[in-house]
Amino acid sequence: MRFSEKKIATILRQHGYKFTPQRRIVIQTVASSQDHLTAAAIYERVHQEHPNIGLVTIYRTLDILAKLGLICELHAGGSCRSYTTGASEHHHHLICSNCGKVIDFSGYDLSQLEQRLSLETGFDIEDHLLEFIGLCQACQKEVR
Amino acid sequence: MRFSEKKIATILRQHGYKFTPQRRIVIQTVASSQDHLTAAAIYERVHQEHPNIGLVTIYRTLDILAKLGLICELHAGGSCRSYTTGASEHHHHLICSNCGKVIDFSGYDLSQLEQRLSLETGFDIEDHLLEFIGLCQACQKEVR
DNA sequence: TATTAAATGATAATAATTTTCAATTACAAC
DNA sequence: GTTGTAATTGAAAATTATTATCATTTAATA
Repeated sequence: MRFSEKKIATILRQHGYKFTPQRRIVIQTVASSQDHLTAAAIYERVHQEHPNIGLVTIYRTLDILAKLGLICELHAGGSCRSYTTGASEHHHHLICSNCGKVIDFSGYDLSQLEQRLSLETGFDIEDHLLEFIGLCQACQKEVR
Repeated sequence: MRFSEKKIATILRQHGYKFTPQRRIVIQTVASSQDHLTAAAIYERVHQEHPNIGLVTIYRTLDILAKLGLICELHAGGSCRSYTTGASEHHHHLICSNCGKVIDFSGYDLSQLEQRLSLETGFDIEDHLLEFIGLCQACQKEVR
């Protein structure tokens, strides 16, 4: 993952947030998986070891981490967000519309387009989202 | 808008869907606005003139139209989809994270990247989503 | 015009997320 | 190290967004 735990703690504090044990655990959980996890999935995992940590705390922590850019938020087709630190360098997604599998890819640069848009519209662009949606190989067979 | 009402009716029928008065009204409503509208917003507008059309019908119609590519679905930050026919040519979005304003832009071609990803991963890519998130000019002032 | 599969509206159900609030806790200042 | 304070927590309830169910109606072919 891109940021050490210590670094994350510092960034949190710099923004007036506390670095609580609960938050540490959420961060570790997200970091320990390669996949994108939904809040519910993270909760499940956390809950096994720490049954007293509530789902709401998960939501709140993910919100903050995403806002600070420490984890990456994905808005796949449905109405459910998921999160990863994975290779938390900036990357993009390829999502299977059937099984929900996510493949990350990077190395595609959008900064020129971003600059153009910024100039044309006066927007202060903070982030972007590039996602391709399709069928993974396994699901291509399954669906026919 | 890109498709005439007649064309849409034909496409619906070709896919085994009926072209009902309710659907016609939903289509007209979406087409009559430049903005991206949520299902709820569309319902509100429809409801004024046609109080007997239910929200569920709106959802169902939007689903079908989006599936057939007749309208464009947007997954902005929150957990809420919105729809537009606007300049229903393929386009991308610039979204204000504060007020939700959406600016469409087009003329950016991703087909080469799409082809590369398709080859590399074996995915059958059906669609993509490119969204920039930031603050519009008005909100930049407001936020500070 | 009759037939039939698809669509509708109402209601209920589910899913995802947010709010509220009293109790607790991290951490900066002393 | 103690302390004060603002931030955080967990539980429960509330909202929001969306989907399923089902009896009734209707569009579109034959």
